[in-house]
Amino acid sequence: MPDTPTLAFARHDHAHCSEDALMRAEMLARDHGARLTPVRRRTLEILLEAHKAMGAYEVLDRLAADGFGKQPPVAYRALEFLVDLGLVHRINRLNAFAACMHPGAAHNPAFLICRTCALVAEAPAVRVRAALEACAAQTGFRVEFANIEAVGLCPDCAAAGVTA
Amino acid sequence: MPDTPTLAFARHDHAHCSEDALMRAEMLARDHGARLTPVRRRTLEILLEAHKAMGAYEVLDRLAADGFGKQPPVAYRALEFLVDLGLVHRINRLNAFAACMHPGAAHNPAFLICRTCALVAEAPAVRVRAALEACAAQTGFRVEFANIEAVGLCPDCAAAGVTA
DNA sequence: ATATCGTATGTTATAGCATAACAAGTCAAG
DNA sequence: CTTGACTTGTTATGCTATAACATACGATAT
Repeated sequence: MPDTPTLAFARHDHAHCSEDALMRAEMLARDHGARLTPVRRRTLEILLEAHKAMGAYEVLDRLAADGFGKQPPVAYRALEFLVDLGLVHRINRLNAFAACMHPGAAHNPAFLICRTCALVAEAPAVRVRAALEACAAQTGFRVEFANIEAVGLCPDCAAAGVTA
Repeated sequence: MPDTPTLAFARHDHAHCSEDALMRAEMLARDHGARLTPVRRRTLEILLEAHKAMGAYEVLDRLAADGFGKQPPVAYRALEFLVDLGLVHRINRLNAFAACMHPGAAHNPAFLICRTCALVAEAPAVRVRAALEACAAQTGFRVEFANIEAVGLCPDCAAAGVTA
C-alpha cells in the first residue's frame, strides 16, 4: 500500500505519513528555535490520526484524556504553534484544524471539504492562486495570503450515492 | 461621478448603488415569496453604508439604536435572509458580513480583504473558480461551493506606504 | 369583518469558539 | 546554580452563534 500524496482522498500509508510529518515537525521546530514538546507532538499526532478537521475543543478533550491540561489555551496554543510552522492548517469555514498532508511542498493549498463525511483534502492550488492574483491585480490589490475552501462531495460519498 | 462597478476599490456613486441594491432586494424578496421588512431593509442599508465587513453584533448595535430588537437573533436572522438572497456575503475569515456590490452578476466572487483598512472588495472569480474545479477534479472531488478570501493590501493603503 | 395560517419579530437562555492575564515549572547558556 | 527565554497550566472573560418559545403581523378565504 504505497503512499499516494497527490491523490488526497486515496488510501495511503497512514503510519508512514505520520512518522514523516512528525520527523519534519521535529526539524522545523528546531530551525524555528523552538521545541516539539509533548503537548505539541501529541496535538499533531491527534490531527494526523483523525485525518479530518477537528475543532479546538475536540482536540482539547483528547489532550486532557492523555493527561495534559484541560483548559482551552492548552489546545489553542499548541494548534497555533503548529499552524505557524505550516504543519497544521486552519479551516475557517469549519472553525477547525487539520494536519497538513503535504508538509514538504510549497504552500498554497486549496481545501476540499466533503459536506457529508467532513473529510478535508488539500489540493495543490498554484494555478488557483495565480488566477486569484491576476483578478486581484485588476483592481490594484496585492494578495499576501489566500484562503481557498471548497465544499462539495468527495469521490467516496459521491460513489455512495449521496444526494447531489 | 459615475458608478464604476468593475473597480471595486475605486470611488463610486454610493447613493446610487445603494438605491439600486435596495430595489433589487425588494424584487428578489418578492420573487422569493418573502418581504423586505424594515429590519431587513435597514440591515442591508447599514452594510451598504459601511461599505466594509461588519460583525453581526456591530450590525445589531445599529439596529438596536434604530429601535429594533436588541438580541443577537434579530441581527443574525436579517443577515441570514440577505445572505440567502445573495445580497450580503459572509466573510468567514473575519466572522463578518458585507453587502454584495455586484448583485446582478453571476456569483462566484473572490473577496479581497485589506488587512489595514478592513475594506472588502469583491472580484469576479470565474477564472479562479474554474482553476479550483480543475484541481479538485484531479482527486475526483466535486466542488459545489467555494469560499475564496484573499488578505493583502488595497491600492490606497499600498499607496499610503503601509508596511509590506 | 374575521378566522386562519404562514411569516416575522422579539425575548430568554445557552452553546460554541477564542483569548487575556497571571502563576508556576522547565531548560539551556553562562 | 542562576539567569532569562520558553512552556505549560489555570482562572476568568469576551466574542460569535443558535435553540426554543411567545407574540405580532399580513394575506387569503370564508
